[in-house]
Amino acid sequence: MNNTTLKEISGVLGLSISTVSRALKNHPDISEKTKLRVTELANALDYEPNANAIQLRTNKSNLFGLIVPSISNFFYHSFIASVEEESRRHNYSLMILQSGDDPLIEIANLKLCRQNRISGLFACIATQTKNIEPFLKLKELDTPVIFFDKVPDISNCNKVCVADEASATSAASTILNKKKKKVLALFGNYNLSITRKRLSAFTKTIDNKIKLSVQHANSAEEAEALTLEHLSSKPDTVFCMSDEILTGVMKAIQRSSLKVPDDIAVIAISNGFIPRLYFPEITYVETSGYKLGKLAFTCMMNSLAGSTFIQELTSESILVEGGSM
Amino acid sequence: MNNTTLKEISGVLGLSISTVSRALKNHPDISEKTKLRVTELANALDYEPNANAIQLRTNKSNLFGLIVPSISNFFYHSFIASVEEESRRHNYSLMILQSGDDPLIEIANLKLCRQNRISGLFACIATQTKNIEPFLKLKELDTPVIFFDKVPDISNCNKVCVADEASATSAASTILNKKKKKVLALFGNYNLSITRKRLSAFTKTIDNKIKLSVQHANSAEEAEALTLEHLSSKPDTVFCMSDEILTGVMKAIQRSSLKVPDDIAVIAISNGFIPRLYFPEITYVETSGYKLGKLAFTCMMNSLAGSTFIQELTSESILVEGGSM
DNA sequence: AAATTTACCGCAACCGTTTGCGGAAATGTT
DNA sequence: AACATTTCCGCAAACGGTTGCGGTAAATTT
Repeated sequence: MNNTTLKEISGVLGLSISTVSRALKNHPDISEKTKLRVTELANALDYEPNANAIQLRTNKSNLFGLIVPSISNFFYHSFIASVEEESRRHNYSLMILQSGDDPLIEIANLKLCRQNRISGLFACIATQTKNIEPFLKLKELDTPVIFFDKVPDISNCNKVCVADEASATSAASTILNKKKKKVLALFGNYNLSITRKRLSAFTKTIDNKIKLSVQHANSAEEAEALTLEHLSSKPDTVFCMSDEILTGVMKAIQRSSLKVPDDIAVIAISNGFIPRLYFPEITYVETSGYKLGKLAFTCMMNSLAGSTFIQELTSESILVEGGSM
Repeated sequence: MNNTTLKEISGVLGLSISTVSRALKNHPDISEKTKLRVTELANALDYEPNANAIQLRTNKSNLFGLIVPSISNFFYHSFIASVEEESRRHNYSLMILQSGDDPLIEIANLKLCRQNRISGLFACIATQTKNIEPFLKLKELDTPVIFFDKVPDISNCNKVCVADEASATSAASTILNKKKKKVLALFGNYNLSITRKRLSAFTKTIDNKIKLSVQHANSAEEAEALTLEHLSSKPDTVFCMSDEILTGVMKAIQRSSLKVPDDIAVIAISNGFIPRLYFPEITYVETSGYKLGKLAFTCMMNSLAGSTFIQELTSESILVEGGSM
């Protein structure tokens, strides 16, 4: 069976297509009687307008694109959930594409976005993406692009990011406030700008006031191994730059049968899911993908409303106290 | 700036629109010389065909819909990642919609799918969804619907599910094999068919051979509370029907300072992420969202290829031994 | 050189909507 | 009763492509 069209409805009712169209949109030109006849038949036939035709005609797609390295990620999936929610509330659909952190797939995804004439794009660029020309092309076509999390270095684009410096600073000062004396700090890959930002803010705040050992881990496993290794020097606190690091650290602590927070304190930067998995819950500085999503969406709506104002937004970072400090 | 159209290209080159269209599609009617002129200009102008126009004309959308209660879920996001991957590989786009487990939003999402004339739908229905008429309407319109995970009770539809019975049976026999004597088994909401299936298979396998206490929890918090409550009766094993339950149980165990597996053994049904967070890692029966996604996609392609064969597929379930038993 | 075939391209209809404009019938005004 | 309004609706073009069919000029065959 085929989808009902205006033509079919008009045929049955002996009306013109335009009259049916107007009736369904409650146009004042159409009499109430006719409107009733039309809407009733439309309902009976389960009429749903063809979005493609509308988009073609109106040149307005009501479709957002979202490109992300991977959906399966603590941070991203809450970001996505958030954007999807808002999109629906505003009558937009969302086309979600994964780049697999591969610049080539990223290009292919952008192509898809352009072919579908998206109204706007949320993009988290792949780690090795150097050429952002394809993204800028969208801007030329008056399609707003909101970069999030991993953003390009150029200045004339909208970006929303978690507050890397602020969150690391907040974690560091919490450690100082709690009168801790010896910190093991685990960071991710040094090549990532997010790592460098958090690291510099963290060390700057600690400022040699207490003992600090900085380590870099590329995975949860590495974090676990490093923690086990450095636990022998008896730190009183472990700081984890990310959720992935945290999971490795917690495994090491459980393996060593250490009690949190009596034997050792733990603090992390996280979106909040992982820290709540443990008892006591881990104290963390929140970098909410959910909130960042809302922020990104607001930024998008502003751009669509015609604001050419370039925004570089960061979500606020707040300390959530668990029982781990 | 506007997107380039065939008309613009044809205007510049002094050709007709149809010639340009054919040239770009490498149609034999067009001379090599003309093809070259056209493709060169198209590249220079960054031409991307308007998907809406194509879909309107060809009545073929190359778009899949996917409706899920929430993206932010261990299981679903790996399922989604998997389906997205396959879709892209087969030149389909994917529109992902969250229902928030709300039947009303579900209806709205289905409407969106229909308006966008999706080529097929992957659907995990909301917990309280009773009326699946709107889903069947899609089938009437010759749009394949593949239900996954939470599937309706009716028979004439394609379903892919994790092997509920098999996984629960596997967990139960593992418990028996390990000579455990007293099991606390935590299940989810009884109204869910997934719960009932797992429960019946589990109890059937345990078969009163050892002591068994069955409890139902609607959330991680409830699971934690229930576990704490029943820990006093000294079970030697806790079985967790799902990841959510598992997180609650583990918190209770950590809170009680019990040692896994010496004081108490733990086994779960899971896709594997959460169990690996703890030390020792939790033994679990794997229900992979990733694999299920591949399965669902295959089923979709079969349906699109014209197969009216109704399939009820289940992904295999394998035991992954951690150190918790 | 005439007839036939081949190569290449354009015309026009169509997909399902929206919308400016014009027109007939009904109603209201003198 | 003649005119001016208002009410209600249809015509047709447009959005950006695809595609069957037909036509002309060149190439080939007789």
